[in-house]
Amino acid sequence: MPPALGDREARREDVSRAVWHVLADKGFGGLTLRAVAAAMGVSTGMLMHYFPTKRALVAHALDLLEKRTAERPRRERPSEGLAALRAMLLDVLPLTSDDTARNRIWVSSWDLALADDALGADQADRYVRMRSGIRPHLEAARDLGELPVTADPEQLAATAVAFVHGLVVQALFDPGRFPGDVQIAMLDGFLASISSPRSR
Amino acid sequence: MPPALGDREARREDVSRAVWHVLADKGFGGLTLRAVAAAMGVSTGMLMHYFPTKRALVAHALDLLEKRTAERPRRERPSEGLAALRAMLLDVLPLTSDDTARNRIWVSSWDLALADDALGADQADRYVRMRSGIRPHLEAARDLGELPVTADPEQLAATAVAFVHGLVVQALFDPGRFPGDVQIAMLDGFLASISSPRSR
DNA sequence: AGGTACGTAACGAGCGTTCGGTATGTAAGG
DNA sequence: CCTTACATACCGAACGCTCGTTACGTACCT
Repeated sequence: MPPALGDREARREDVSRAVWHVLADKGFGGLTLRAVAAAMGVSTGMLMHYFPTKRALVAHALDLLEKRTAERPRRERPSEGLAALRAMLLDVLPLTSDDTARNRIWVSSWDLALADDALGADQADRYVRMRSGIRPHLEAARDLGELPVTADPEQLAATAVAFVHGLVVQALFDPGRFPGDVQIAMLDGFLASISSPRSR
Repeated sequence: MPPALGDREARREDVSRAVWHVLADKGFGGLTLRAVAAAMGVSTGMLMHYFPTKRALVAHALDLLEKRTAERPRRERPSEGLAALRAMLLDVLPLTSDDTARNRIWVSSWDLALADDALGADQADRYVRMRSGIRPHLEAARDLGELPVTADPEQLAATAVAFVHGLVVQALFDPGRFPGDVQIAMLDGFLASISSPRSR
């Protein structure tokens, strides 16, 4: 029996955290094994001991980033309808430095993902999961009368994801013009626009 | 007098077109001077004859891409209100292979732009210009009664840009799920949601 | 003793950039 | 009109560097 098998996965997570740090700082163009090793004070040989290739290291870092993001402590989460959707989308926006770093990593990863079929499929899957997490709240909102009965939850989920990620990109490039309160006002404006007249 | 000074700028545009081609195909991670030179059948020395550094070459290619995009022939352009906005946003969406390649380049460039202050400022300026081009149509729409009188054109412009770019990203990663008619339906749904009840 | 967990050093490839050379012009001088 | 002079436009090779990856050595644990 291999000794301390849990430690191995813990070390891989340490490495992934260093990858996140480098990515948020320098982007994928500045992501080198030497930079990752330096960020955690180890050698590149150590990295290769836990990952066979750089590509595997990157893929694991992105997978783990999604997982840890899903598990992270979140703001209070109303359980129903548009209020629940609002809380979900608020958790995506770059309102804290942590969320900003996370979003920088995702936006940066799109360059690689567009050029690498496997990583591109991973990204497409992440969007599928994101829309799937949103759609139930839209269905509930429709049942609660917060949305018109004619609303299409699947299409609206894609629209909400589009809006929030498009806002993320603009906010990352111009944080001075998109402080937290502006982002929140835009989100509330968006939610008000899709909601049914009688619920406004 | 330097001979044929106009030819020099024409050559720089030839180079930029090769840069676009490589970027759309391989992304920034695959953008090398050798790849650009090979794409146009010349040597890397020729590239350095027209651009001092790779960075300058990239910056010029992106600047020219924005300029040529603005000048390109467009679909018929209604001159007023939401119909004009619809035409503008339709021109952004990846509905043709040209538009897809263009959008791939922009999305890919965000990795570099987030890590390079000067390129990031360029990108922020492009967003400012994009919102500025949209806002007048929103003001006209409001004056025409297509939008509520309480609508904030500046915020709505940022919201529209967010929606359309967020949709671009999802469509690039999952073209099968976002064919042209779905993208157009989503855009029309978005425009309907922001328009005033009486104009619907 | 033998496997695990590293560090150190090096390899070959590929990178941006530099350099020297060679055509091809245009311009000036007699 | 020919010659000399010089800038322009490129090519091909090379430089110095950094990259991902490999090989090897060593300390530690069991």
